[in-house]
Formats: sequence, structure tokens, C-alpha cells
Amino acid sequence: MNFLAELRGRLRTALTELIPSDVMTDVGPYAEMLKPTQDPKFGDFQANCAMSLGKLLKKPPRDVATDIVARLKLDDLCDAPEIAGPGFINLKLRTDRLATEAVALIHDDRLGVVAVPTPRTFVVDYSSPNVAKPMHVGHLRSTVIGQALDRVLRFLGHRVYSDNHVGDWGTQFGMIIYGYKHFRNEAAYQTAPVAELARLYRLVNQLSDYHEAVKTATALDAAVRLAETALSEAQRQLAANPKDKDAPKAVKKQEAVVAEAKAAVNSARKKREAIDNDPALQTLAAAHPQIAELARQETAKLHAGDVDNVALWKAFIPQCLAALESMYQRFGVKFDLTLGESFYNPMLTGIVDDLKSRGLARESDGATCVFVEGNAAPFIVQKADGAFTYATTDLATIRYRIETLHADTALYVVDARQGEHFQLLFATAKAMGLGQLESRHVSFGTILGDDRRPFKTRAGDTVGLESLLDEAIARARAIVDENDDGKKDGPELDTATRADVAEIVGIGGVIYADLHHNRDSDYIFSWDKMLAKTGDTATYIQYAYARVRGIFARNNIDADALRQAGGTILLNTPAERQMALQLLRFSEALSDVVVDYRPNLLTQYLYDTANSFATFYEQCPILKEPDATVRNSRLLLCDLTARVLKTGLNLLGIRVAEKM
RNA sequence: GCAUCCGUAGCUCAAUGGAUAGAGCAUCGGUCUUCGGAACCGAGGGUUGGGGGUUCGAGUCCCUCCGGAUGCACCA
Repeated sequence: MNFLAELRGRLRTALTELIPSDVMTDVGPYAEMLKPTQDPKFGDFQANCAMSLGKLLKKPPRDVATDIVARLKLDDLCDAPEIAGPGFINLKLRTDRLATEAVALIHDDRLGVVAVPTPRTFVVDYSSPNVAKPMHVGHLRSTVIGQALDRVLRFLGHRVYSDNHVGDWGTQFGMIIYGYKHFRNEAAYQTAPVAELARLYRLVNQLSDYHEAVKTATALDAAVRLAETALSEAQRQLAANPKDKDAPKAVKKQEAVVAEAKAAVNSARKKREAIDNDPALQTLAAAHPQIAELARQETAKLHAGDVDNVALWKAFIPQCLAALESMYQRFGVKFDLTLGESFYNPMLTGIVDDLKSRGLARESDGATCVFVEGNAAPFIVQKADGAFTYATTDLATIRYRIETLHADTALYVVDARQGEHFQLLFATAKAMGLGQLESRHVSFGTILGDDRRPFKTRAGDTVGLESLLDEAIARARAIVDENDDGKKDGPELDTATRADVAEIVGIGGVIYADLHHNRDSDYIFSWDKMLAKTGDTATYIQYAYARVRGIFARNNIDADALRQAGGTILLNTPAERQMALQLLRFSEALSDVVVDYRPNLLTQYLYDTANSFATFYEQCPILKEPDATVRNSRLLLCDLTARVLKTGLNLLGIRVAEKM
């Protein structure tokens, strides 16, 4: 049972009785004001509606509270409600009811989580890397948050399509095709095709950047001089008018412009030097002066259906997808659909025609654009050269999700930086009659390094996801080894088990560290914090699980037999009561996650559960307990704790180990 | 210039318009000759960037200023 939902239902009934329907037709929002307390001294739940209702009904809030309490039928669930302060109604669940509900969990595979009565069809669109490039740390949050939401929605009984909207059709393919045609190392391609394709992509990119850097060198220098002139002018203004409030601001701003211009010059210089210092690259650069333009033409040819390029593309794609798949296996992620950009290609002309015929799109500077009210930037659906953009693809995707998948809600688990794009996308979709799909940008912040700049390797390169996980596992392994070697009765894990535990702890740590932050915030990446044995980490929770399982294993207690044998649960101490209550709130935690798509509410719940367990475990003897009924009750609580922790962690994509 | 997000303990972060703003780390101090130690309990630490406003009640909503991040026409 979800106590919160049940209590709100009861409150709703009472409010409907109390308030005449001509005063208020929907008491729902007031019933929602029943919430868990933040402090146990106020009980388990509190209803906060009497204060605002007092205003509305022109009665003292405490009188309203009294009226509500008189109509609330809660005898079977709660002790007598208490009215406190200005009109808070404090509720405390009956301990005997907690005990019977806890017993009900023992035989419930779903641990008290009732499937939603009206399932919706969700598309969860996440991860979405470019298939031509290896995944990097920039794909971590989308993958991790997306899969957690995916699993939680499913567990709650919704229909879910997880969809990996991969980039398999964009300009990067022109670059790869160009690279393949001119620079391919056939032997390397045969043995490790994806690595070779990635090399070709980087090479073509590097050569294009080189020519661009050479071409723009004078312009970049000029921009610096211009910015410096503007800066000295701003400084002169400041000196002349020290009282001008805006003058210091202008100086600061110009300083930023100068810094930015210099950074651009530096970055261009680095790109030139990389080639200039390498004779082999120099030769290549000289031989391919038009490389950027020619690569673009390869993309255009691919899109136009050129036989050779399409054949190459068809050869590349399965290889690229297989490489991604091995990454997803490490995370335990499975997609129902992998409908990339190329899938929607045949629908794009229709989208643009539709927009034109509805009078929504028009020409501007040669491009076909939708101008959305209140937004200065256009939503470009077709470029001047005739190519479509990701805006067009995204519109086609929405139409497909409505017409073919019959989706009710689409979640886009994508970087916050694309907020404007989604605003324009959703507004345009609505304008063209695709508003029935509830679309939601589930945005998230950036992962930062110690320096508060986006997380990079020491050399300044982006961090590959593969190596990130490898390092997490290696660090976890060192901890596992140290711990196991230090055990009082000698090591207990063999090499294979240690490797297994290291992987579970390492990857779990990475996932948990990401999910336990509010997704809106940027966060600073820290190996030490993520794998710490104490504190709010996956390891701590995984260890709580292993402790429970250890009791059963070491004493040859069979959990299944224990459940089958039944028995009662006794909640005679505060720690036991708190433990049972916490376990019974699992359902509430999962519902909370889905309200605003925030997995951190589940990490918080699991950490609290592990903490409640630590207290219970400390205060309540289990095997030493002489009374067989109490002992059995405590074992049942232990078993339930293990199941909730395991199920909860699994919903976040984190595995558990029986021994650590 | 316009837009979005952020500013909370020394540090890293939570907080669904509710009562005395919470965790973890770090610091300091306790408990335990363990059924089970990668243990547990406690303390100190805050004008929630500043100032206005709405509200019975604001870290949360609105306005404004300060400070930071990000994005803004043919890459996705």
C-alpha cells in the first residue's frame, strides 16, 4: 500500500463532505497538501490544508482543522490525529497496521508497489550518441538518468519505449566517407573497423580544422586587436567618468571579449602547429586543401542516394552500433528502439511541405524557417543548400511517435544547453497539430572537473566512457583487495569474485554519483567521493545489502524458507518501527521520482533505508535474540530490507553483490 | 544585447510553498573484548548572494541588483 496516496484519498473524501460544491468543485489540490513530515516529532504525515482553507472559508484555521479531523475516517490506519500550531493536522500511522502491512510485503514480489491504474505510453529518448565516434563522458548523464527513468516507469506499470535516437546520418558521415576513400588503412579496418573509422573521422576533422585555422588566422588576429581597442576605449571611459555605474561593467565585458578572442587565436594556432610539426600530416594537408567542402559533398551525396556512399554507410552502421552495444552492456542498458536520424530521412520532405502549406514556414536568407512567437532565433527546417536539419528530424520523430507508437508522453533526456531547441521544437510541433504528445525536456547539467571546467583528462582531452568505467573498476578493485586482504579471518573472495565485485562497485559508483545529484545542477566529478565506503554512495548501500545477505549465508538461513514459513513482524522498538515504515515507503519514493523525473529522490530513499537499517542492525540483536518470535520478525525485516535495497538499486541500473 | 539555469555549513551537495533549512566529507568527542565492523552514536558549524514584494507561512513564487555557467541562422 502507498500510505501517502491512501491518506490523500481519505482526506479528499473528508474535504468533499466538508466543503459545499458551490464553494469549491475540486478539492484535489488541498488533498495534495498532505505530505510526509520532515520531523518525526510531528508524526509520519501532516496535512497542511487547513491554513489556506481557513482563509477561503473565512474561519479560523484551527477550527477548519477540527472540522476536517471530525470527518476524517482513519481509525484503521492512524492514531488519533493531532492539531498543532496554526492548524497542522499531524498523523501517525498505527504501529500494528505497519506490522501487518510489512507482513504483506513478504509475499509481494512488487514490494508494495501497486501498478498504476491508468498506464501511459512513454517514449524515453536517451543516450543518443553519434555512432561514428566513441562515447565519452558527455553521454554519461543522459544514459544514466534515462535508463533509471526508463526502469522506474516500467516498474510502475507504464508502457515504455526506450529509444536511442542515434546520430547516424549527419555531417560526420561525410567526413568518414571522405576519410575512408582517401586515408583508409585496410588492414586496420579489417581488424578493428570502428577504431579505424574513428581515426578517419578525427583525421578529416583535424585537416579541415587546419585549413580553417589558416584561412581565418588574419581575421582572428584582427578580432583580437579590435577587441583590445574597444577595451582601452572602455577603460578610458571609466577613467573619464569614474562615477558611471555602467563603466566598470563595460570594461569587464570587454575584457571577456578580449580573452575569448585570444582563446580563439590560441586554439587555431594549436590546430596549425599540430599539422606543421608533423611532416606526414603536412603532406596530407597540402594534398587536401578543399577537404571540408569535399566532405560536405560526400554527406550531400549520401543524402541524395549516391550508390557508393549509401553502400559504405550500410557497411559502417552495423559495426558502429555493435561498438555502442558493448558499452551499453556494461551499463546493463537495453533499448527497445534504435531509431536514428536516418530512419526519419524519408519523412523530412513531408514535414517541410506540411509546414509550408500551413503557412508556418517561410524563406529567410535562403533557408526555410519557422519563426516562433517570442523567439528571435528561427527554427531552421531546411538549410539554404537544401539539406534538412535536426529540427526537421525531431519534428518527424514526434509525428512518428504519435502516429505509429501512439505515445502519450515523450521524455527527452538531453543536456540543458539544448533548452532553446526544445522550446522551439515543442512550440512548432504544437502549431502543426502535433500537440497531443506531451513532450518534456528532462534536462541536466554538466559534469565538471576539480577546476570547475567541464570534466577533461589531464591532457585536456574529453574522457572516453570506456576508460572512465575501466578506471572506476580498477579503483574499486584496489578497495576490494585491500578490504578483503584485511579481513580478520583471512580473505574470503577468490580472484574471479573480486573482479566481479569490483565491476559492480565501480560502475555502480559512477551511476549513483550521477543520479544522486539533482539533475539540474552541474556537479564536480570526484573519484574519491564516488567510491567512498561511507557516506551517501552506492558502495555504502551495496554494503548494507551484503551485510544482510551475510547474516543469512553465514548462518545457513534460507530466505525463501523463512518467507514461506511466515510468522509475524513485531515492531516493539523505535528502530524496528522506523525500519518497517521506511520499507513501506518504497512505493511513495518511486511515485515521487516520476512526478518531475528526478531519480535523486530514489537515491535519497535508498540511502535513508540503508541508514535506518544500520540503526536497526545496531540496536536490535538478531540471532542472539532469545525470543524465537522476535528473532524471526527481525530476520524478516532484514530480508525485506535486502529486497528493497536490491530492487531499488536495480531500478537505478546498479547491481548488488552477495559478498563484498 | 536577448534567453535559460545556478548562487544554501569550511568543501561536495539535498530540501514536494509549511513548523527549529538537512545529509555526506572534513573537524572534534564518544560507543564496541562484534550475531555482522567497508560499524554505530553525538557535537560544533548558516542572516539560504544583497534588497524589495506576494502569502497565515518563502531557500522555493514575483520584481530588482550583484556574481557565475550556458546558449543564441543554416553542426547535431
